[in-house]
Amino acid sequence: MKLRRLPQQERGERRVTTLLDAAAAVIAETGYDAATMSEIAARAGASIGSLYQFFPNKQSITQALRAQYGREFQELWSPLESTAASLTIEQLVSRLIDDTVQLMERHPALLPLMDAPCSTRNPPIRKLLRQHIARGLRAKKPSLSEVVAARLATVTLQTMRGVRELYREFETRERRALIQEYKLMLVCYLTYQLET
Amino acid sequence: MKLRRLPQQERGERRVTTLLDAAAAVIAETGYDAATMSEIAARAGASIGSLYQFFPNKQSITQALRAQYGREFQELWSPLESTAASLTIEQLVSRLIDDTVQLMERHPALLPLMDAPCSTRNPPIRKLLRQHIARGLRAKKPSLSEVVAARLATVTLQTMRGVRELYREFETRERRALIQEYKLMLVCYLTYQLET
DNA sequence: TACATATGTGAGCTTTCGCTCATATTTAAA
DNA sequence: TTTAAATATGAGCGAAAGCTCACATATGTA
Repeated sequence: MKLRRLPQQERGERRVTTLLDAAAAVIAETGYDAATMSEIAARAGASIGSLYQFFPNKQSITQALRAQYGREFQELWSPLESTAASLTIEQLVSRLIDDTVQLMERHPALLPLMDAPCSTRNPPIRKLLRQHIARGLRAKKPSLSEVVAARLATVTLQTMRGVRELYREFETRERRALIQEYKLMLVCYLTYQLET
Repeated sequence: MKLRRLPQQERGERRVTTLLDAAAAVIAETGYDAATMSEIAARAGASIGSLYQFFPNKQSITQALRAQYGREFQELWSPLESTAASLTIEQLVSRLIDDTVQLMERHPALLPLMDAPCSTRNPPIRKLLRQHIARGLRAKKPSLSEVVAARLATVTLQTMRGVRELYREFETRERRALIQEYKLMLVCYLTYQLET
């Protein structure tokens, strides 16, 4: 999380979570670039000085948010590696997409944060997710080479990014229909790739 | 294109194209937000004043570039509506993806420009492309309802956006392999949707 | 050559942003 | 109660961005 100073009192911890919530809200509304530090502080009911007390710069905020979201994905998907073998492809795809949709609705900042700048030390969430998916796929079909599994995972993940973009452009109703189409596409593709 | 003043001499037209080329280069390298007007002018060997002589603001540059790229897509795909019926699904998919790849390589600014802000008067290229794809699909299978065709086109287009993202992350070799996977996925999906 | 118009120039205005710092207040331990 | 550390504050600094404007030069026409 890389805070400038670790909160040492309960008050400090409350501030940090309040600030992160505010940051997520502002980023969700305006995007990363347009989100300003002053607006984040104001939204949290704090002063700019207070914000910089804990976060040394703007990037450190996105790092913290990304780390949090990454952990939540990991919690959802780490069981998948052991259970994927017993799932049908439909179930696997449904699970992947539904979980993504769920996290995106819980964290509207996730979408803009995927495009925000990332230091090389703090790799994007994407890489983590790709690993999980690749392992899930190999659990389902162990004869897949690592290279091929990584490729399938990349395509699968990028397709799920496509789902994300729907949130920019479509309302709930049409979005549901489109999500169904995405599931179908992935099922078609993975069935072809895993069952031959 | 909405220029502040239309170029009236050959000199002016040269300036405009030079400026647009420079803008595309800078945007390709740094992204839209980080691309500055001064850098664009400098890259074109012009002064800032000269830049503002023709382009009233930063957005007008992206509008001009987007319009240009939109026209090129249109040129490539407008014949598709009449010929799609006689193509196999493999051929259609190959055509769509290869054309996209080709334009992306010719115009490296296309990728960052897709995410750049767009006024409501100047709709993103995406909408144009979606229409073309939807018409192509209906040409291939006239029994498709407009709504369903639009949905398939959306999913197809978003998949092609996925291809675009590969350029951020992968080198030529792996990219080629991944593009093949994308084609396969679209073929699987469209075969399922168009032939049943 | 003379004149109007098109194009070119860059110092600098205005605004906004990320961020610092001197200082004030709250908290917890001694 | 005293005291040191933790937390809070916001005026303001420096940098960089978009953009203007008064003026200089180039070009076409008569």
